[in-house]
Amino acid sequence: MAKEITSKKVDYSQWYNDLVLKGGLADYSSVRGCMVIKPYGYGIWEKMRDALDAKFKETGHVNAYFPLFIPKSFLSKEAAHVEGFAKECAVVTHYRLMNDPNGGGVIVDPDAKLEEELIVRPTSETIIWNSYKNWIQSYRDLPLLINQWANVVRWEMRTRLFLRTAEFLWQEGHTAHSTSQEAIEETERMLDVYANFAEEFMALPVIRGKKTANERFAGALETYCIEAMMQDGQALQAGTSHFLGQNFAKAFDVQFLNKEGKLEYVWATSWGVSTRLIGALIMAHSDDDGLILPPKLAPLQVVIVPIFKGEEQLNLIFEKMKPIMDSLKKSGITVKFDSDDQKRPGFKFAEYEMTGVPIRLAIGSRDIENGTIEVARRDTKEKSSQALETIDQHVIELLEEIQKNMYQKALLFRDQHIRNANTWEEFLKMIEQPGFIDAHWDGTPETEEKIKELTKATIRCIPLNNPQENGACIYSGKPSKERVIFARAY
RNA sequence: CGGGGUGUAGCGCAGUCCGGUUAGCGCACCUGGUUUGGGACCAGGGGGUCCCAAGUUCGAAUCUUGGUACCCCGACCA
Repeated sequence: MAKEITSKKVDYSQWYNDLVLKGGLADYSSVRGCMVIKPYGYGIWEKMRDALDAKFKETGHVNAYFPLFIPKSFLSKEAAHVEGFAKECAVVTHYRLMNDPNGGGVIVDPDAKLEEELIVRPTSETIIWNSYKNWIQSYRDLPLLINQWANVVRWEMRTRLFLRTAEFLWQEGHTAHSTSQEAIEETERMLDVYANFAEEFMALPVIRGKKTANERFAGALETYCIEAMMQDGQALQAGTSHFLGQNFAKAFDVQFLNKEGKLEYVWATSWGVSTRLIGALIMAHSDDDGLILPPKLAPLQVVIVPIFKGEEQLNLIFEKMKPIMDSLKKSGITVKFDSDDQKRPGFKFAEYEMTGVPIRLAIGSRDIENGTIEVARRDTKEKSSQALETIDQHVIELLEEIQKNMYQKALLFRDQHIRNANTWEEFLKMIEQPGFIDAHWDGTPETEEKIKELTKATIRCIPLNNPQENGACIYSGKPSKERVIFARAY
């Protein structure tokens, strides 16, 4: 009818776009590469943000906010960093507009040119470390554990809703430590926070690992990541945590006096996840009928569709449901009673399936007589009739069941799509199939580059706690002592 | 940055090749009524600088030239 979704088998990217647009998550804006996050999509982000923020606070972090603008000179203080980001930045050159003397609206006032251009932050390491210099004098000032919720801008060539937009929302943690060991522990701790969040809340199994040198964050000594598999078998980097060593401390001259009274450069980490996670959520779970949202992140968890003739019946149903709704709300569940009499039940069913509401309850006069209610779960599309009396308890249990089931389903899918390749021929064949490949690699950037060039596959990560085994590099045949994860990625 | 596509009502499109009444269709919207257990129906109604500019012409959504915006696919990146 009005909202047809392209089947994911027919055109996976179109399917994804349809879900985002027709599921009411986001819209295109009139600015290239920038999207409008609509209330429903923002609702998911709010849930993600709240859950993550709680985890950050539990691990001792506090929030702060730094400027959107970064003086251009800051960006050139760390060589690798500027190399990685300079090409894709928006630059502010003027600070005032004026009326066009030729009557063409407003134009940039040529007299309002900035002495030094400002860069719209693509990430905030530089502006933050510039402040840290003033905040850190002694080992007693450390560790400094700060997070910021912000928007950043990266002027990407090619954009995709949620997955890659010119402006996006994220959080970035920036911590300073007195020892290398402590900073590495922090990097690993935050990777764990991300991985647990993905698995518990997003119902998304992830592989924890380290990036190869090629794939490392610009300016980092080590980049840890979580990698998830989408339903087309492609990889999506869902979060990163970087050990920055003393690079930024040296670039911004941030030193502290240790217990022995000696000056030392501080050790740094940074870590972030973005609204890209919403893209991951969509692509990992949804189907051709629309979104499938995990209960823990669904803005609306339960919807009640009354089936009625006339206001009298509607009121009767509402009176029946009122105590149940109150009970659910008391348990922290978001529930909506859809009393719209302009839309028929069938329309509403389709609509709530499109938007991925985990549980739909339908109740009409037939149910009232029998003391029952129809329960439909979005993840499996199963429907059943349940006793009205105990429905609140049933719903609570079912939400948990859906959350678990979604994770299990995604886990099964992923594990079925990770294969070992032992020869180059095998590798070439497998890379054309959806999924990840576990294979030996000789550890050199040259081989990695060559494989990427030939197959478009990149090394997603070297898994943590990776089993050690002797083998030969899939491409060069040189000796290798562990397998790494290869895949095509978003 | 290369290749392709599209700009016509809130959304999706037709009309453009071959210029000619008042620019049309579906959905959505508004009013009234009947409906409501899987995407309702009837009747009436509102809504348009046809992306912009210049040109050709008696006459341009339609032809010419230039511009511009966004989307999709690739390379690059979260």
